[in-house]
Amino acid sequence: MDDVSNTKRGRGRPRAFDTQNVLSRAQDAFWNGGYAATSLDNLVIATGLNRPSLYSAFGDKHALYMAAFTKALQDTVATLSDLLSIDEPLQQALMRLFALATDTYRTGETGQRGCFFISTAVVEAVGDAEIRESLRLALDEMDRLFEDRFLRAQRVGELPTEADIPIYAKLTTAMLNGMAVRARAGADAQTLTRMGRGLTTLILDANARQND
Amino acid sequence: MDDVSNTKRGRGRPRAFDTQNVLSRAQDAFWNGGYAATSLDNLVIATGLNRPSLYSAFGDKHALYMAAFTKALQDTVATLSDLLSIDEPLQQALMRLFALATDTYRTGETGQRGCFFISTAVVEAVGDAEIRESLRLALDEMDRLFEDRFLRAQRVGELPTEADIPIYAKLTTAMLNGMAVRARAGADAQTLTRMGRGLTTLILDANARQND
DNA sequence: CATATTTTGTACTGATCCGCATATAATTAG
DNA sequence: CTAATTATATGCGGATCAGTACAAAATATG
Repeated sequence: MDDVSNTKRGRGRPRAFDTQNVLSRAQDAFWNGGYAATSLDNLVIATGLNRPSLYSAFGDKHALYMAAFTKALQDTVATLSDLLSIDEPLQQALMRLFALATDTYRTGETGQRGCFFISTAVVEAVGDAEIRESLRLALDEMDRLFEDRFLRAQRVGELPTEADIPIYAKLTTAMLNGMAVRARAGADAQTLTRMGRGLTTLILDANARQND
Repeated sequence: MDDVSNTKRGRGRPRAFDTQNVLSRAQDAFWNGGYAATSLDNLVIATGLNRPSLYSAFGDKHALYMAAFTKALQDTVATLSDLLSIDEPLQQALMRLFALATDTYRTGETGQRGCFFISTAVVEAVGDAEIRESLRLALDEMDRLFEDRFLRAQRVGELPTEADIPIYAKLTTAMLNGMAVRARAGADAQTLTRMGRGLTTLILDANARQND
């Protein structure tokens, strides 16, 4: 929007950084260490900006985190939307989803860092109403994406009409959360993959009974 | 073990506190705010002990947390063992389990605090190898308890011989983790209960096909 | 070229952090 | 009753925390 690469240049000295890039770096920093344990010195090093630049561009530490959170949610929704829009059987879609999650959750410079929301927002959610609401919103957003996908599968006949789609969506989100927790605890790729396949198989098998 | 109520009194001034009780208070403090954001001043207030007493009894902040973690795991294993040892159908056992989780995760003075391990250990797991290993151990321990229960169900004929018990156990643990995340985000009891019932139904329905 | 405006860089502030030094209190051993 | 031992209480100290003041740098305007 208002980064250096964009045309609309103001009056004074031009910014020497790209806003989205800085937010990505800040996101990485929070993702590794969590919100509370990530100091402004850490953020200064991670982003390459100095403190006053960070403050003038984003506000205080909390505001910077919220900006990183918002970007993380946007990126997640975009990625999942693309992934779920592929025209393929439900089973393949779910397997693809969980495979991507496995890769994402196991990535990280300092170690397997899991999911940004689980690794940073969950702890703060009790003492910070804004983070709590944002976390709730992010989870609901994921539910919604999965609901849409399951509804599509239902329309195609891959799921029966009596299938409880809203619950399936929440189970899918919960499984991702569980996989993120496991990844952060050091689980290997095979374990995560098997978990995803486990839920996938369960959903498909449970609905494969009545084929009249 | 070595608390004031116990007989074996040493030489000097007797302790004015109960070790297990202090650990419970410390556990509550960490549970609410997480490890990093819970200061020693918080812990002093929460436990009622002053700093030197805390340090001489448990060591530094990290050691105190690890002691609280260990106690939390012991308590969890004890509770789950009791709950899963009840002689009842698998469906009832799972529903009882998830009902207990719903209640536990929604309890808390300052708000719905979820699961101790998810709320405190997950964030620290990347930067702290000891916490990471303990978290892995705790998750594995829960898996083991659920595996035992599913194996018992299999022996009784509630699950077929080809059922993938180890995965069912991990899915159960993951669902508890997902519920804990949701609870911390402010989810109501109905949502959590439905999630638990969702997985329970899925496991039972997926295995109810081949009744020859 | 001079001035206004915005960003950057350095350094600082008061608060809070964790851990400990020191002194007092309470108990046992002799 | 005296000495040894352990726990409690107060308060300190260096490090780190989040946030900001102030000056230098870089651009646009006139």
